[in-house]
Amino acid sequence: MDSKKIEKISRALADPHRLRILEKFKKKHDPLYCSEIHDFLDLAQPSVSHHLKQLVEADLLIPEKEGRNLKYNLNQEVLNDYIAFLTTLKG
Amino acid sequence: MDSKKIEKISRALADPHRLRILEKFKKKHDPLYCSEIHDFLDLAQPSVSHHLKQLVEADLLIPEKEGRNLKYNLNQEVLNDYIAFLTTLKG
DNA sequence: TAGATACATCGAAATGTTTCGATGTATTTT
DNA sequence: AAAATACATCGAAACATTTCGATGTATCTA
Repeated sequence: MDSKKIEKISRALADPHRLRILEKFKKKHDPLYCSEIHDFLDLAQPSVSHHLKQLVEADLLIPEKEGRNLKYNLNQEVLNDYIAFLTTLKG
Repeated sequence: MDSKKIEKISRALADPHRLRILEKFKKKHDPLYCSEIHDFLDLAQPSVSHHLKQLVEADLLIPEKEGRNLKYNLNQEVLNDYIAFLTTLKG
């Protein structure tokens, strides 16, 4: 995982709303729907869309279209790679 | 480790210069001096000072005064806590 | 096919970050 | 004590991010 990618993931994690989204996956192991995320975040719909875009572009979430709905899964692999990078920092 | 702290650490990691600083610790297990960091970063001195401040405020670096010099150590403990948080995200 | 629903994009305001020259403060050297 | 060295802070310019109303696009329903 290169430096630009680490930077992008870090930036994606540097926001309270986006952290709340990711933490939902801790409790709920299944995919989350865009509308569910809109429900628990106190933000307008375009803002939710913006945050989800950051997470998808950082590859932390994997989007899947389902009719007119959008479903997200946590990308465990990228999270593992990110953790692996941080582990190497320790020397 | 609370959400605000995770956010602050993430933000500290979301910059190429700051990542370069941290990666230096990978190669060099000893502390790094402020002047050394200034030497390998292509930035003016106030900018270096700014970046080091972000890293110290995120508790990723521990500063230690040594006469008129400033020495930094990597805070492995905070890094471990951050990694632990990310690990819990995976469920 | 007309209307409704789900999400994306645009554009602009507000806010935050990065950068550096100028200057300040503490410490060491001469 | 004066000059030099190391780092911090200030202030302002440039740039990026966040936010949301308005509007666009795709899909479903009636």
